[in-house]
Amino acid sequence: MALRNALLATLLDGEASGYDLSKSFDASVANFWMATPQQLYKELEAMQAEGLVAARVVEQDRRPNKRVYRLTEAGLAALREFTAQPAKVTAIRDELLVKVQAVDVGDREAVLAAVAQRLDLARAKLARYDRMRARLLAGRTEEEYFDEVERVGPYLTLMRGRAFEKENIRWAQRALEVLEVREKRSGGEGRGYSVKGGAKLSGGGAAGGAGSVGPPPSL
Amino acid sequence: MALRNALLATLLDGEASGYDLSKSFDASVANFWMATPQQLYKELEAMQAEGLVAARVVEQDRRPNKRVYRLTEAGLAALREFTAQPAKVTAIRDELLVKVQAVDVGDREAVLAAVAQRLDLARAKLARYDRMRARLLAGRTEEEYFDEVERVGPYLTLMRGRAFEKENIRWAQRALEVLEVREKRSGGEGRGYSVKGGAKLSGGGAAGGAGSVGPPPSL
DNA sequence: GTCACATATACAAAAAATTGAGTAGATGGG
DNA sequence: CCCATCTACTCAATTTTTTGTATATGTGAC
Repeated sequence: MALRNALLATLLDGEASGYDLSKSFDASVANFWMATPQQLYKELEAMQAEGLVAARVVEQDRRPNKRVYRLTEAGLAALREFTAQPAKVTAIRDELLVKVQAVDVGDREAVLAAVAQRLDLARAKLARYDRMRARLLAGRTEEEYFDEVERVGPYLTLMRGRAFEKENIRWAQRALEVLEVREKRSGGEGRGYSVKGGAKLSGGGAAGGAGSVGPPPSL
Repeated sequence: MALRNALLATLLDGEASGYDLSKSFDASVANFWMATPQQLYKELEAMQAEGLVAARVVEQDRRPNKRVYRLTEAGLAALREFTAQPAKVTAIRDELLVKVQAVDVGDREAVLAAVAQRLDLARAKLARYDRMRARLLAGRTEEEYFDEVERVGPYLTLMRGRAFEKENIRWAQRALEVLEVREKRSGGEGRGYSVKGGAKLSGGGAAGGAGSVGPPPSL
């Protein structure tokens, strides 16, 4: 039920079609929630069935018709209810960082390329956020802006996304530096990692147990 | 198969039990992946069946026995293979930011509390990361460290987590400021948001096409 | 001596997300 | 003129994740 809340919050900006929303939730755009079109269409349907959103069909001349959704009072109430609930801790799952963690035994070139790709994406997103910010501020200072507008939420989330991408850029640049130096140092072989040698004291719990045994490693 | 790779990467640090791993993957420790114990036990079992990890049972005196897993050559190969594949874009899903996005129509007190909670958590994590960093560096400069150690991956991911938490702290502090000022300004009622009035001129785009409803100002 | 909390797992149902199609007309560039 | 891309969805299968429950023992506080 988490996507649901993200949808409700997004619809505060005004009505939108599933397609519009799928743009907003696209990985390259979203700064706090991401979802595929399939998820959105399914969820919107369910939300409509529950009365959280209302749909109307907009007939278009040269395009398929579209269904445009807007919040209902019930939807607004559900959103309010959601904001009042304690928040769950955020789950971060960054595949790139898994690769970086394993870079020393993995394909350094490929990881380097993946970091570079992240850097490009972060720059593009930052540029977009900066444009959005300029549009929101419209020449005003932040303080003026906060005094004049009725909603500050969208600006605050935008600033979080902006800071995130800035950090992405800084980190990726530094990581590239470090990994490129590595390249020179250890020309590709003799990494020195072995499956056998990996053993270190795990956890610490393990009081002096008896001998190991256990199932034969089914290699 | 994404959790699998995170597990393989974590086991590079040496063998560990499911419980050890669940600690590492506990919301706070892992700075690039999060998973529940249930996920881990299931996945470890599957990985063992596929020969990516090998388990041995450690018998303990005053505790239940535990199974300790280590990477096999096949697991190491799978990890290498993974690093060579192109990375998928990261999905971010942050419930707190959804709440902040909706703060202007929601329960401001509750959102304020949630942001404060995030601030505390971020501070705790940053402190932990700083300790881990000091332990890794062991008095050396970064450059010395990079020259001497065989694995840089764990340090790089640690630095990303550290930067992330620093940004969390900065952002949360600013958000609290802004929201607290709000509190004074609009004493709790008359927020002025209505379901009907939700449609406003979004951004600039949306030329008057055939009955087009403009896309929402994308997230 | 018992209660809460930690260690160390396991099973299963339910919800959510991903993957991989497929439809069907429109616009734009070479 | 064709092919790629965009609009605007829909369906279905599978995988992953979440949530809830259960087990058994050990440790520390009251």
